[in-house]
Amino acid sequence: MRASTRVQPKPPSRPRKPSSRTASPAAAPARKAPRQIRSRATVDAIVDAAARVLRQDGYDGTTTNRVAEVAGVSVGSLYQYFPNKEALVRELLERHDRAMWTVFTDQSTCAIGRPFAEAVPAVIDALFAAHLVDPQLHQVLHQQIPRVGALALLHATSVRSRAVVEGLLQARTEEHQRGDDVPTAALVVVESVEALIHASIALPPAQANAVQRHASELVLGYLGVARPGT
Amino acid sequence: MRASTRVQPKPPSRPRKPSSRTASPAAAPARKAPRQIRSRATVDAIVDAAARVLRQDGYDGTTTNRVAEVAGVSVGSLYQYFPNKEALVRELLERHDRAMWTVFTDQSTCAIGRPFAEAVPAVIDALFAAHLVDPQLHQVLHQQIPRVGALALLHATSVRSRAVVEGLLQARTEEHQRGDDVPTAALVVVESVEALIHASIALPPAQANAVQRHASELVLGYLGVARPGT
DNA sequence: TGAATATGCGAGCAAAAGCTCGCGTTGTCA
DNA sequence: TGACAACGCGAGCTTTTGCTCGCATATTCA
Repeated sequence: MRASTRVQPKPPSRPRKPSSRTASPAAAPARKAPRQIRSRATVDAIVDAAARVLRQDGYDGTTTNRVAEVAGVSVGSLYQYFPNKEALVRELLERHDRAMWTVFTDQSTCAIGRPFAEAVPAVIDALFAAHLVDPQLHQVLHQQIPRVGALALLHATSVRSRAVVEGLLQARTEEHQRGDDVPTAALVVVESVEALIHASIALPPAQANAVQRHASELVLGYLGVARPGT
Repeated sequence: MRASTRVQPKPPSRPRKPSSRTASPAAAPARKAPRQIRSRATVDAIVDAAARVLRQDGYDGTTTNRVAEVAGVSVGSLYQYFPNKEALVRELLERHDRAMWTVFTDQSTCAIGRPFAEAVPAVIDALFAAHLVDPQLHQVLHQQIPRVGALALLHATSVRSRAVVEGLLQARTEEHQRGDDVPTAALVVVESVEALIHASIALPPAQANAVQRHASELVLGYLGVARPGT
């Protein structure tokens, strides 16, 4: 299993990084898809390794060479399936987003029919739960969205959960006091709750729980809904 | 004003970037301070240029060479006053933080003696106003805190304003309903308000204003304080 | 006015990181 | 079982970028 050595002296030149100044919205040139089982395993190994390295070393500390090394494959193999680093991260982003969304919908849908004062905390708790899917990776990914040009993606979780909240508020206008401006209300709710979630990730579990409880009360107070215990 | 040319062939070696994996908490080796007026102007030009470039091109798009170019000086001059890129950004961070803090205290202190239902919105509005000092730069800086090792700095605005809020809540426990856990309450308030501020930066002015109004109501509802107009 | 000091210059080095390419290896299919 | 394709390899090229260093120019001061 040895490979050859030399490379011809001077292949013209290459564009390399778009340099973020000219952030290309065009993005992924795509690469070939795995056909045999062997290669599918390789791709998985690469993606898993990317997640590990990203979690541990952050975006900048993550190099394609390192990812390949951790995955136990060579860089060449990596570039056979991902046109560039960005595409690799984007793939990870999509997987992560799917996982979070699954958790969120699983936990929130069943609660939406219940009384408002219960439904709201349930949705909020679902959002918290969704963020418990690999919080470290989420952190890194969340910080790096603008650089991956995938604004529209991790945003996807926010955008979609905002849509859910907006739908909920719109459907039951008589049960709260924000009927005059539902879109803004949804934005306020999701945005502030997500902030609390991100803050609580770095907190000791005890206080994180406190913050989660307060998140519900924050929103209920804002919506003018009488709290269950009051 | 020409300069020389060659450099000796091989000065041993240099460590270069700490690579973010080994993020050094030690940080800035410091450099010499400007003594003549001429050099003070140079330093200002450099910092101003850094702000401009950072605003326009983001952290990654910002290179020391480009900053020097925009400042109208040479890289050599830049490195005479800043040991590295990080130190330059840190300086900018400190300036920005000072400016924001000034605005915040100016607007909030005068309102703290007023009735609670007025004081709270005043403090929140002050926080909004503070973020109007160069929002674009704030955005970039805010995203890059972890990489500049200056967590403790831009965080400073958050930490200090949280202290203000905590003081306010602690001093007037009878006027709100979060006396049982003031630290968490302060965290919840500052964190969610800041999230709304950051969200509103990207919004059209009309909706940004709506969000700002809602921010006050969010907090007042959470604290269980009767709103002025209700 | 001349030495000493401060300031400024900018070509270019060295390290890091993304990525390619020619070839060896494994799997598939007739 | 042989041929063809999919897969895997990894040395090393190329670009980028932070940063240095020897020297020129400006300022200060006795």
